[in-house]
Amino acid sequence: MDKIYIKQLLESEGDEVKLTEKKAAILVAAIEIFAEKGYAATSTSEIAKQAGVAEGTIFRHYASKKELLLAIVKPGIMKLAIPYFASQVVEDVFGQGNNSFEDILREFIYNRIDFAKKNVPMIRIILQEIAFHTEMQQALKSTFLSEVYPKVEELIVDLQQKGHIKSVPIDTTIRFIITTVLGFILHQYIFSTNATFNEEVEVEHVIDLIMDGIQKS
Amino acid sequence: MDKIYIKQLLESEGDEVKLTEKKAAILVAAIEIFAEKGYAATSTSEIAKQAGVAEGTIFRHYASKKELLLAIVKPGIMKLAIPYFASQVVEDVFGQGNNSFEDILREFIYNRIDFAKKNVPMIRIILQEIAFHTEMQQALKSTFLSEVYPKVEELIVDLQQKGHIKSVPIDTTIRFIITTVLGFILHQYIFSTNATFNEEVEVEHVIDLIMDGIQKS
DNA sequence: TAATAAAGTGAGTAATCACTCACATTGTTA
DNA sequence: TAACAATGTGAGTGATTACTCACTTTATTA
Repeated sequence: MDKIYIKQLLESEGDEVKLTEKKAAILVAAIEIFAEKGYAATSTSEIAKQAGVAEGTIFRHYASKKELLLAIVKPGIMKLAIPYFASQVVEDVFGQGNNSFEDILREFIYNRIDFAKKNVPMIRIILQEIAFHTEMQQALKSTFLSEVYPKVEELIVDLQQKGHIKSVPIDTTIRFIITTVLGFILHQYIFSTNATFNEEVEVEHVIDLIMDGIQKS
Repeated sequence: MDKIYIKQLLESEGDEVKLTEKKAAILVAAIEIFAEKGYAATSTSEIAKQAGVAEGTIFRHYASKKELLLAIVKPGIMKLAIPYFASQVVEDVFGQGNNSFEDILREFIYNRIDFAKKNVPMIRIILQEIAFHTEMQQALKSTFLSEVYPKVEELIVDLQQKGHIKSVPIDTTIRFIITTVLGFILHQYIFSTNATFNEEVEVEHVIDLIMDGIQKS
């Protein structure tokens, strides 16, 4: 984890973030330790020590330990919730393209796999801490409801009208797809021990199960 | 949450648990506060205060704060991982009965819904803390691998041989079923705000999606 | 009932916590 | 270069932490 990664992670759509060496070091150390031990069990002195910085320097940049957490985690939540965030592929996927849903699903899954691979500690922190911090819950909920849900809803209604997918309630359909993809990704890339597996084959299985279920027809 | 609930929760297969009033009060308070604020952010003095007990009394019964957590959470993990634990329905579900897989799945889902409804704080604690405590991870892993996995594997192999379900790898199939059911239950009963919904209808949708996927055939 | 064990108490303790602040260093602008 | 602002420092602070222990109360057994 280096300074450039941190910059990219914390920047959301255009607004440049200026980082001194020490500030970047604090963020790197905080992400690492928060992910490993959890926010509540991490002391600011430990972060300072690992960052090679005086404890006071942390509070020069962040008013409190919690603000440091939120500075790390809020951009992460946005990029977790919004696939293709600030990417030109958005239109391809959620737009009115003529790709099959299967292709859209495949692209979505690979995109989230890519994100997961590059952001294991960040995802760990979000998973571990979201239960305790309403700010995080609200950030996730509001970005999902404003940026993701409407587009997905549009797509699904469209597919239902065309007769491509079942008329199961939209929320149920979305929850089904998200939990299946999330379950796969968390299991393989976040919780995973080290088990080797054929990524492409496994992704096709996931797609097949979402599209057709387990039943042999 | 009362003393009887606590007793049932902490007893696993036959071994009686003896609880004084104060000890039960400690457990009740600890479950409540751990679920709400998380283990690390909960102080033993707070537990003692809410339980109406001197702080020393906690350490009379539990050698450390962590031992208190594990005393609560270990039986919970077993009962979470093992459906129908210490129940006579086991054979019905995982045995060689002639129920259709759909019926087995339905019974499994309702059983886990029932468990979830009765154990919201316990499930919250497990979800929130399992990332930080290897003892919990190992307890879940070992009970799942020894008590659940073999039976489910047997069932799925059997169904695959009979041609009822696809020959997707067993682990993939199991993960798909568990994440879908878990996603539904966590969303509706653990994270849920208050949204009313028709449970029976929703369960049938979940079963349908697992069996047949989203695609219209 | 007397003796012993178990359960309960709460003041006390050393360690650690997040955070402050007066001061030092470095960077920027006039 | 002089003046000022931004960044960095680390000893210090009061509050809180998990846990201890000498002691009291309650339950059990002889």
